[in-house]
Amino acid sequence: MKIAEVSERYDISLDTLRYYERIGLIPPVNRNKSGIRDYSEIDLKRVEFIKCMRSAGLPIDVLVEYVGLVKQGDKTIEARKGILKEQREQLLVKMDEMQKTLDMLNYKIEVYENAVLKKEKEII
Amino acid sequence: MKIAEVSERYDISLDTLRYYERIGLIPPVNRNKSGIRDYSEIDLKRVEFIKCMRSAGLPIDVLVEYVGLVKQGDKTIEARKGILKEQREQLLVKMDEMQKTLDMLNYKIEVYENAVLKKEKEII
DNA sequence: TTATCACTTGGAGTTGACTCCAAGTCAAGT
DNA sequence: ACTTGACTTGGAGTCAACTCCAAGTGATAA
Repeated sequence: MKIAEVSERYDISLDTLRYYERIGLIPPVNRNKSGIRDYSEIDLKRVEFIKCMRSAGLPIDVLVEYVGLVKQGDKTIEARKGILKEQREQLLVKMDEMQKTLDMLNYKIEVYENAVLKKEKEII
Repeated sequence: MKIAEVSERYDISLDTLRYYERIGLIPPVNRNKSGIRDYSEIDLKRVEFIKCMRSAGLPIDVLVEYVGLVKQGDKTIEARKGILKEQREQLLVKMDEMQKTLDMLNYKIEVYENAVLKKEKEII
């Protein structure tokens, strides 16, 4: 699969896909004889994984380190697990903060609804 | 309350507190006769609100607009409610993405746990 | 009174993550 | 043969959100 189709399928820009590969966030993709990227099924899985991780805000440098470890084989499984566990902890913290923000937003919106209601009562 | 104590209490740097005020994310804080900021209870509430919103990633320009509307009084209540509702929608989307990422992380970590277990079995 | 220290300002610099650009290559259609 | 269009590269530019810096001020302690 060529880069344009990958870009379309995952809604990631061409530039970003090439950028990810350049910095090692995705291992080098195979090329045809004229040097054009041809994404394999495995490449697509990798793109999907990175998209998922990035969408939650996992930092690029951490993901680059993780991908580097994967390349080194089974002896890095413990290290990889450690990275993912650490990121999971941080994600849980962020989700908790977001829940608090959501609570705050819900509260404020409700206050505004009531303010509007009160005005309507005054008018009628 | 002086800026150092506010910084300490909310874990926001001095520079960031001043930056927030400069760009209008927090209305001007009162000063004593020598020009030093003296945060009131209301100022602290505002700092806390902004910290909460920022911790969930609400963009600064949106918050600046919101704070500007608050300054303009009750006639902007509908507009403010609109902003908060829009941000709430986006927050829900982000939380959903994070949940998916969390599921993925949990799955991967479990796979690694099993890989380690399998190795241990081989050894024993 | 002199040094220290927390504060002030305007402006410049940094960071992370893209995003854009110019110049070049290749395969396919007219 | 020539044009078009999708691809390639290295490198520069952008953006949001800080973060740092230098120079200055005023209150307090030795």
